[in-house]
Amino acid sequence: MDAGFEAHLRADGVEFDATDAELLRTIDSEGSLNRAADALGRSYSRSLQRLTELEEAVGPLVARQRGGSGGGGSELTDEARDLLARFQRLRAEFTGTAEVEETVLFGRVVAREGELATVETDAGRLRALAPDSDGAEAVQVAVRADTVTLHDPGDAPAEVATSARNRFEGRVAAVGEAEAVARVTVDVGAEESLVAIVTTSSVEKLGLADGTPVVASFKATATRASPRER
Amino acid sequence: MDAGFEAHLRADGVEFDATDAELLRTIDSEGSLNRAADALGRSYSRSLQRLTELEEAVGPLVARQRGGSGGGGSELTDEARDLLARFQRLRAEFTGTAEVEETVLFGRVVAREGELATVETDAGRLRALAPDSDGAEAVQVAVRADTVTLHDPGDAPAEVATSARNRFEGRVAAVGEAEAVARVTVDVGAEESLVAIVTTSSVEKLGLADGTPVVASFKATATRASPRER
DNA sequence: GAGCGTTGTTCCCACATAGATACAACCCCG
DNA sequence: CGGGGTTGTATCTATGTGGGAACAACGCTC
Repeated sequence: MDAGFEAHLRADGVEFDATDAELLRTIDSEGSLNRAADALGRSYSRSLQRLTELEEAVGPLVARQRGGSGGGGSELTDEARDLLARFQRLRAEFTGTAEVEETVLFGRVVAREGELATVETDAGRLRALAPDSDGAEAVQVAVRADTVTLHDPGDAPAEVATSARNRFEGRVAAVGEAEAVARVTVDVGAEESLVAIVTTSSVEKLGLADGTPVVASFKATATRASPRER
Repeated sequence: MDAGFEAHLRADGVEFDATDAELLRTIDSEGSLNRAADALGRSYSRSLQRLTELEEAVGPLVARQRGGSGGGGSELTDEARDLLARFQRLRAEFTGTAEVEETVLFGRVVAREGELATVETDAGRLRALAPDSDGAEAVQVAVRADTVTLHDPGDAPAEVATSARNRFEGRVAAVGEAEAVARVTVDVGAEESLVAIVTTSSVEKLGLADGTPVVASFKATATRASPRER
């Protein structure tokens, strides 16, 4: 059971999605909307219709010429390339959040200041963004493994000297190394242990192994609380 | 033009999405599939059909009783509540990535080790995950503003003592404070300045103002490179 | 000027999704 | 023992999305 998504960029009511990006990219490589459509196994009429819908919303995307050498052809505008680049970044970020592991902590909101909440969990207090959980007391806090930074306790920054508001002391419980990225679980004295994804070079530099004392920190603005079901 | 998404959890070919979550939640509050369906303005037949599809894939979600006091009724199983909780966390994370600002840096891959790439940008070298940009030299790197941690330069951790591989020295260019969260732009000597989202209490503690020297750091595993269009 | 392969336009059809309706089965309760 | 409101089941219909085909318009090239 794994997470998935469909990303889109919305402008003026229409949503530019992955199939639209595919269409634009294929027009770019084929040089014509006609060839792009049947390279993708789509109908020409639908492809043109979709393209004009998009252009009505976001402006010119494809410079189309009918007639001329070879009968004509189509070429992407600079705006189309920018759009594709932005969509690709969006996709990359989404796949990251879809695939990254997270540690889930359950707790209660004890204070709230704007969309920033202070949550009491069995691992201790932490601060997290709680945008839509308005008024909910019982919350679940998800800590993305790629947002957790590990520090050498001897050289960890003082609490006032960094903008990482959440800080837990603990010991390494396990290190699982892959090619360039390692999964480190840190026992922070709670039922659930904190998972951090770090580079293998960080594992070396910090000398991480089972039992190594570490300080784990993560930013409040990178942590999200949502209402707990039931 | 803003980013959007449709999240889902896939199991055994079927995708549990937002409308499914809405259905389950309404069954929970209404006590019956029948009332849930027309509270949502959906047809009963389709709702039941969808529910059985989901249950074939993920197991029992709703304990349904036909006949009995009040004619019967339906109740969520614990598995359904877990599923809802997980979906809500997923949604929260996705909305975070959809809404967060990011700094885009363009550069070239100069080294690669597994999915970890070293990228040369005009702001300097940085390390980022580059999963799908296989072999691409020209890349764009997106740095999420909520993953950037700011440090007091006098008390910034030594480079070897933290797992945050990317570190830039700079000066605060602007501070925009909202209710509990502030947007800090940091000039790191590049064309594009780095944007960080931090809490307003961090702004106070670090004494951030225009011109304040800071160290900005972010993890390689929280940064993603994708191929550059063209 | 004819040929050619485009873009643009129009109309029809296939298919999947979901609403509408009818009806059987069920079982507590008064 | 019947009423009531539910869960199941079957069938028909509306609707939206996209494919297919036909044809006009276009402009470079030979």
